[in-house]
This record gives sequence, C-alpha cells and structure tokens, in this order.
Amino acid sequence: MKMSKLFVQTLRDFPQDAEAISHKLLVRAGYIKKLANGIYSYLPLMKRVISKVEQIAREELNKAGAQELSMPFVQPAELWQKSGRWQVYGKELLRMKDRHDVELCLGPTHEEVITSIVDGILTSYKQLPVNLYQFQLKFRDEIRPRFGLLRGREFIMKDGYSFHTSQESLDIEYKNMWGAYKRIFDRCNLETKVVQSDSGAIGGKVSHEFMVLTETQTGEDDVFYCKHCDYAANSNHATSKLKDEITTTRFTKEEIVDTPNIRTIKELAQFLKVEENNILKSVLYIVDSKPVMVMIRGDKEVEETKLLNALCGLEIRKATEDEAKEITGSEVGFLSCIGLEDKVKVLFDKSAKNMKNFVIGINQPHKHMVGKNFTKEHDFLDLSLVKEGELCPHCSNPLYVTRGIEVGNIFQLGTKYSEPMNATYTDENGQNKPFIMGCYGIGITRTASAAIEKHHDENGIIWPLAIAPYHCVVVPVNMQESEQKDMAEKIYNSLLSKGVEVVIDDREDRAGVKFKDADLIGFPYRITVGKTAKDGLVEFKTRMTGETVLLSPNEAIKKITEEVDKLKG
RNA sequence: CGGGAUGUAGCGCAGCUUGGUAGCGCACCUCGCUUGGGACGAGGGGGUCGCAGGUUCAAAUCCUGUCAUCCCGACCA
Repeated sequence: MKMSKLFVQTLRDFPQDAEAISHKLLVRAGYIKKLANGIYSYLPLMKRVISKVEQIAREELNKAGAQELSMPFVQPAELWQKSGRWQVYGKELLRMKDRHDVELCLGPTHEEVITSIVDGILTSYKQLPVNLYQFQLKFRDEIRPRFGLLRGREFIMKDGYSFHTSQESLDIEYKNMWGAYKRIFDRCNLETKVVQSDSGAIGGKVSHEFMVLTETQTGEDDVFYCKHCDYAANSNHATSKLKDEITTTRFTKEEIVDTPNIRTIKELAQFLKVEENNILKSVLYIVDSKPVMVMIRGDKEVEETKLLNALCGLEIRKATEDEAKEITGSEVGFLSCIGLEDKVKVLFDKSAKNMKNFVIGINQPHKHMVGKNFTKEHDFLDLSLVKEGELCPHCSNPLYVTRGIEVGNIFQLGTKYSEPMNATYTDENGQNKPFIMGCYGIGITRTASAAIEKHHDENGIIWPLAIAPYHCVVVPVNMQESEQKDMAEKIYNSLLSKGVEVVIDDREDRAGVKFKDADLIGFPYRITVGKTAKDGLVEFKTRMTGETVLLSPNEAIKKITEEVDKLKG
C-alpha cells in the first residue's frame, strides 16, 4: 500500500472528547471515526486490525474443534419471549417494530438464535457435543458508553455456544475453550488473568472472565487476587475470610443509649469508643419494588450484585431517606431489623456471624442499643464486597486488588435456555432431554483497544506484530533523491512479493512528518532509506524496543520476513 | 436516571462579560523554496456559530425551550 493512497487522516492533536488512551490514539491515528454516541466506523486501518484478531481467534477455535457460522443481527421478539428474556433484559435491548408491527430487536447476544437453530438440526445424542461460533456485530444500548471501543454500544464480538448431553461433557469443552482463549490472547500479546465471576444477564452457574490487568480507570472491573495461590475473582463474585472474624465490646449487658445526631458508622464508633466492626449496620434496599434490609458488619459494604443474586432479583437500588422513614418509622442512621422482620425481608451478611456484644440501631431516632447478641439462628449469606487485605478463601494469605478490562468470558449455561425454549435431543433410551449448554465470548474490538492500552508510548501505538494493521513501513526520507526513492521501491516490492504486509511512505513530505506518522500509527518495523542509501545501507527500527540498526536492504528484508514467518508458526 | 461540563470550519480553540459585517492555529488547494523527527514565504477555498422560539433597529453574544456530546456513579464483550 502506498501511504499517499491510504485512506487515513492523522491529527496533530488528541481529540477533546476522548479519555482513554486507546480511544485518543485510535481517533488521532485515523483508525476510527465516531458516528454517534458509542457507535464508530472502523476505517481501513482498524478493519485490518479487527481482521487480524478475528483470524487468530478463528484459527485457534477451529483447531479446538469449533465450527464457524453466522447468525442474523436482527432478531424476532418471539424468540426472546420464549426464553423469557424479552421481559428481563431491560432497556439495553434495542427493540423496534417492522412494517407489519412485528416486534424485533437488535441482537445483544445470540443464545436464543443458536438454540433455535440447533434444536431444528440436532436430534440425536449421537450428534453431540457440538461447538458453534461466529463473529458478529452486537448492539447493547448501554447506560453509559465510554472509552471509545472499550465500551461501545455497537461492537464486534466472537460468540460461541456448545451443546452437550452431560455436565461431564460440558466440563471438558469448558476447559478446552479456556485453553483456546489463553492461546488467542497470548498470540495477541495480551497477558490475561482468568478470574471467577458473576454470570450476570447471560445466566448460568460457573463462569470465568479473561481480564487484561491495568492500573487505569479504563479497567472498569475490580479484580481480587491472591499471590500465593491461583485464586482470582471479579469483585462482584469475590469472597474472603476476615482477619478479625470474632469481634466483641466491653458492653456485656443489653442497654439502650442516647446517640444524638450520630448518623454514620464512623461517628458512632468514635462516640461509643468502639471499633466499626463492633457495629451491626442496617442497609435498606429496594429490590424489584420491595424493601429488603441487609444486616452487615459496620466496616463492610454490601455488594449489590451478590444481593440481587441471593434474591433472584432484577433491579436493585438503595432506598431513599423518605422511603426509609416510611418503612421503618425511623431515620437513616438509626435503622434496624429489630421489630421489622415480619414487615420486611431481612438478610444477614456472613461478616456479622461472629459479632458479640455489638451495637445496633433500634429504629428510634438518636438512640442505639449496645451489648446486643444474636438470640436466634440466622442464615448468614455472602453479601459483602471484599476489601483489599482480607484473606484468600483458599489459602488465607492477603488478597490484592487491581483493575481489569474484561476481554473474554466463558459460561456454563446448563439448561437455562434449552429448557424454556424446549430445545431437546433424543437420548440412548429414546427420551427427550434438554441440551446442556456452554457459551464463550470475546470482545474483538475491545481486545484490540486493550492491546493499545497495554502497548503505547508518548509517540503513539505500539502494535504487537500479530495484530498490527501492517507489519512494516518503508520510508524514503527524500522523494526527490532518486537513489533513495528507487531503493525504497525495490525494498517495498521485494517485501510485497514475500507476503509481508507493507506500506511505503511515498509522500513528498519531509522526513519528520513521516516518522511522526509511522510512530503514531504504530507500524512494528520501519525501514528508513536516507543518507546511508549511497553506501548501500538502510536503517532498521523496531517500534517496540526503539532499537535501530544499519543493515543492507537484503538483511532488513530477511529480518522482517523471518519475524513474519514466525507468526505463521 | 442522578451529579458536573461543553456545543463556533475536518481537528484544536478564541470571540460571549459590555449585542454592531465570524476569527486564530493545524489540516486542505496553488506557486515558490525546503527535505533525517510534525520547515518557511505568498496567495486561496471552506462555517445557516447544535436546533427552535423570544427580546432587539440589530443576536455567536441576552432570555426560554430542546437536542447532542463528554466526565463521575448503577451495566457488560
């Protein structure tokens, strides 16, 4: 490709409306252009990167025995009504009607479609297991799209689905996909950490996420991990042991005390000269329009996803102060489960289990009770957010927290879709059984963005060779010097003939412009044909290391060809 | 949906307080000059100032509404 013909416009300045470095660089280097909030055009350079990531995934998945297909982007509401998700999915599902008033939606995921396809084709246990995948546009009407391609409303996803006759068979495929995913991200030069996670709207029991760890805000998930064993989990799923599991106070007798205008746990602890972990905190939520009170140790926070799952709920929010008054008759700061257990659903977090002689509200303004103990059995559930420094549930060493970008995930769905959709096969005994399913996703456009988040410097993108739009750029420093121009063209043509993806910067611009653009766009290798051309030498620069060496044209060609051949394995 | 901010040329911005013929830098076009890290000179093209009302002799500027975008919280690949 000639640079003079390449459809790209690089910008002098970073775009004002971008925050994430990958977003800034993709816009500035001319990879993407925004059409609407969270919706981007993929320009030729971006399209090439996407194709590279897809091809790596395709190769590894095919090797792992999966088969590629392609399903429709627009889906009938009928399917979603069958699975029950038409009501459940909420506003993220973009719905519409066609000219006949038939309800449709844009596919945010494809469990329903694949299940209906497979149900029509696979009828016997002899045909299972099977694993099918596609690369597809997805549309999710996100509450808050941001960070460019990291969280767009429209994005490209690799989604795969497997069908089985038994849990054992699913387990095997789950591990198979786990391995394939590791290899895919390795080949993209992305180090990932596999973490346990909540399965969210997709559903199912077992699920793992592949996280690219980052220090910045662009990693939108908190990941807790142990340095001594392989425990790692998303904050919405992480669990821990407390360092101070048993807590008690000097108050050995139940007593009501005045706590005037003391509304926060911190104030209360100071006022009564106890620790925050001596206070049993009451937090009031509204889950699917019904009040729910969570009793949790004062130094801990409620993890709302866990609470929602415990109740099999759909929608959760904290109660407002007015609602709290109405429900408890008291004021925020003095809430309690005492006397409320018949009226309101009360749940206990496991952090409260070993509290003795604790402090608790009594639903009376400006009063608390001290020296309280549990008088009857409660179920203590895991409803709390883990904090850094708490102990690993496996090996009791301290847990650490970091940020992560979720680039892929795998789920065991079980019969969550096949049962309501009545998708069955016939087993050895002639019985109809619902398919046992797994599902496996990779955010292709997100993976490309994550690669930039991890690989860039102040000059621009530093693509790993495997997913760079081109392997190499050839820069004739001065197009007026025929010696340089001719040598550059020879090298360019030679690389082309060897299957190297190469751009020649044939523009009349000065060298500085070409160098800046080469760095910004992120070509992994640059061959500069300049002053040393008359001595039969060119400059060979590796973007990743900044290393520059003088080589003969043939040596430079050989070096790149070798690197490219390594990719092909 | 709640909190904060912004909409003026492809990109980055000034002008708005105190209404009076729409400007700067980059990019783009022409000519000259230059050619190893975003040169220089001269000339040129491009904007219904987000949109709709209102106030006024006169609105980018003041008022009202509306739409869009971005940032901080609840979603997820």
